[in-house]
Amino acid sequence: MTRYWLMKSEPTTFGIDNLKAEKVSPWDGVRNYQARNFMRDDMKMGDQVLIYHSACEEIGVVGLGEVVSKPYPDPSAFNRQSKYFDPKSKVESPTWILVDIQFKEKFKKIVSLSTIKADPKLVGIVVAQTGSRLSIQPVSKPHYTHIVALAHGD
DNA sequence: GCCAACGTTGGC
DNA sequence: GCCAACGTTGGC
Repeated sequence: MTRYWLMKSEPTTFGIDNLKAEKVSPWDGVRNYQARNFMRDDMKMGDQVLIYHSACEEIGVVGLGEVVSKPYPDPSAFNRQSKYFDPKSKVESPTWILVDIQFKEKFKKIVSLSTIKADPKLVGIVVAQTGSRLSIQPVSKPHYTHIVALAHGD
């Protein structure tokens, strides 16, 4: 069964344009257990992803991606040079797990957070809840479908 | 830059 | 295991 997700990124660090350029990218640097658990336990190849930009000028859903790998250890946790290096994560018992995300589409017009919050069809979506800092969130199929329709419509 | 919300750490 | 202190996220 295909599931639907929202994954946050900061365009100053790694945004939709970086993903488009790389085509497929390991979603590294996630250092939150709940977000990790979604990648490790719940994501399956073929799952569909809303790519979201935060901490920037235009906040909102900016495009689409797809899960294209099984979960595997986040290599950046073992890399002393990486800002995501975590000395507690051992190669033999990795703490941090990720999946590869493939670029699918960049929206011509973003679906902004304010649009999402104002849309009665999107009531209850996690990203619109105050204090929702989780960088990976499950999205219901109707919400996913509606956001894609908003991006492709008007 | 502010600050509310939230996760993590560490003393006890 | 509690909880205060601290750090981070992220919208505004």
